[in-house]
Amino acid sequence: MTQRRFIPGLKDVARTAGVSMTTVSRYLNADLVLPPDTAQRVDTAIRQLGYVPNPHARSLGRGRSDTIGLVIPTIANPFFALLAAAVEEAAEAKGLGVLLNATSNNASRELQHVARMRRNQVSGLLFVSAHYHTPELVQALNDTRGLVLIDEDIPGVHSAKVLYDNYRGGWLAGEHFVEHGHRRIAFIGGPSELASTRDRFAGLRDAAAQADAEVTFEMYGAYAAAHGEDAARALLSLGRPPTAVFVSSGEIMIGLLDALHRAGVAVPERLSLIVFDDAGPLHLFDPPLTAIRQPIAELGARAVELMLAASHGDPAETEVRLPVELVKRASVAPPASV
Amino acid sequence: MTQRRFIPGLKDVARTAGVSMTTVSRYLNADLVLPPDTAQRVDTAIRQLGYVPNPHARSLGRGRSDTIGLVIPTIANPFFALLAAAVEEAAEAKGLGVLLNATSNNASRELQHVARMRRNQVSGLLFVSAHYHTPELVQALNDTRGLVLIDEDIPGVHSAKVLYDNYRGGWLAGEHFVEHGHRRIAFIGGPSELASTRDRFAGLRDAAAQADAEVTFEMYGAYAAAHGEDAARALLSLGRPPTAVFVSSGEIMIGLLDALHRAGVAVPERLSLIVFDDAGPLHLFDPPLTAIRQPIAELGARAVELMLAASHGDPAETEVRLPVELVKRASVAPPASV
DNA sequence: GTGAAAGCGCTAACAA
DNA sequence: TTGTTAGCGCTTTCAC
Repeated sequence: MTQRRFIPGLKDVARTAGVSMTTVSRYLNADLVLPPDTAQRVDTAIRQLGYVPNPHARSLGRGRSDTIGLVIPTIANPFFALLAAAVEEAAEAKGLGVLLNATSNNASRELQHVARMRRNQVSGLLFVSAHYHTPELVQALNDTRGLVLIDEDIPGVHSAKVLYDNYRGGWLAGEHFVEHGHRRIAFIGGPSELASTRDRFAGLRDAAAQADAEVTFEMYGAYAAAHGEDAARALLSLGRPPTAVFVSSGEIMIGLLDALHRAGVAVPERLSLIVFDDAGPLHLFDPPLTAIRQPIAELGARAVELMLAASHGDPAETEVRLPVELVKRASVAPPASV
Repeated sequence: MTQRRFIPGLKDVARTAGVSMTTVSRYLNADLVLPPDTAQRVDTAIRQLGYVPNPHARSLGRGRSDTIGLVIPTIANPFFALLAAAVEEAAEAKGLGVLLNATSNNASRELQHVARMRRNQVSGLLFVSAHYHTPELVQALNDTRGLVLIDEDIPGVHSAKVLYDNYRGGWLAGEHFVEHGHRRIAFIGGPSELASTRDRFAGLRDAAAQADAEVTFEMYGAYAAAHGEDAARALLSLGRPPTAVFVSSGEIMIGLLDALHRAGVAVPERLSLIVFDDAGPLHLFDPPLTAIRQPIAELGARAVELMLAASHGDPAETEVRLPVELVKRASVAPPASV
């Protein structure tokens, strides 16, 4: 019953194969090319014994782990889920594990995770945060090796960054609205202090201005459905409401659309809609939602790539801007009044 | 420039605080209650030095890590994303990290992940797999301490399990269809060899039988949109098609609904629909989808709980069956012919 | 190409 | 209560 399992270690493999630990270790780490017969013996010993390296010992010895940390607000959001999937895949391909950390955009948890990672825990840190950032966080991030900022820039942090072309996203939305004849456009944004929010707004505004249209209503808030519901209420209570709305995220859009449905507002007949972020089955929505699509898989893949470069000593302060595109579906139509 | 950073260790803290390493170590692990002044000195030293424990050394020393492994098919699916979120949250609350592994339901990757975990890597393993299982996998899982099977049972594996009441889910769907007057019902299932698939079917069939209705069409396949599209094609080519369809997962449903839309089939007028799995914003779909809801957050939380119990030596072969419920929306209506 | 031995930073007997 | 010390299993100089 109390059968104490024998766990083979490197030295067991070495003894069985008739070589030293060093040889086995270096062979396993491809530090060394072994004569065919020696290699053979080692391989056999490993198989016979069922040897599996102990990752902790390995990590302790070399001072880093083959794991990367992924810090995101929440995995429950399709955008981040897709991002995590891409990161996981890219990491797996490089033989790296992914340590997942959800922060709920909570500053102290972010700080805590970064601190833990920073030590030795991971060989790289992929960080996404969508709120105002304290100097402490900025400081901690700047002290972190192998850091890559994803999706949202953080002013003052000097690291590799993989971001989207938010301005262009706003512009595409504005252009599309304008082409359909809209003149009064609303912007329902995320937190107003974020660069991404401002960029999306700026793109929208500039595209509108090109065609004598304008953004007549702006509202900012958290990336949450509740914010979308609030926005819907505000929008509907306006004396002269806009005819088109650009929503800055999927979460917000869900709340907004929900409230619009409940209020019996016809989309796109009475209100046209474009959402930034094409995660989730938006094509099955009522109506199918026109969206700004971000290449999420590429975001994750590039991030892992840059992380590897950054942790390999390359102090590249690279900033990558990924392009976005407009996916036309059925939530935009000419305004009723035209 | 080449500033070599001094990294404080436990012994630095000990020296600074004027105590021994043991004292600090045990204090930090709450193994020990220190006199207020001593505790004070230690705390101060830690803060001054900016000491952060090295988790690798810790793990190596104690033979286990404060990390749990989560092995799922893919994080890109909302169901698993929500599950991962729940697990992450529960783990975080217990001070545990989550190591994420996506397998794409690939047997060899599953085996590989389990092997790595098994060694020492994690203190518990949460495992989800939705396909036929090889004896090797079953063997490996049975050799794993702190294992909890989630969502899908694997015959022959003796461990704690947290599953849903799939039969009841099928029954609720069947009952709902029957109440609306449906007599010919279709079942679009996942892989036919899975217990969950069979249970959902059995529930549906039995509920139908109670009311002189029957399941006139069955089709099985992967949990993928493509399977749903195939199913839609098959359904539409039937001479005397069913009037209601119970779909076994969200992924399948997405493909099915997409194909149905393209074919111009009115839902629910011509075909009523219920989907097992209420992840994602199904209430915004066209039409809002009636669904069997599974308590995903509870699934994750219970799994972590059981894992902790299992790894604390408690060889509990507990099996938890979580209840499901019917969420009525607008995708079920009486059949046209009635 | 190969081996001996000194750590990596912490935990946990075992003493004191 | 507190300190001493021997590992945990692997990596990595540095000789041979």
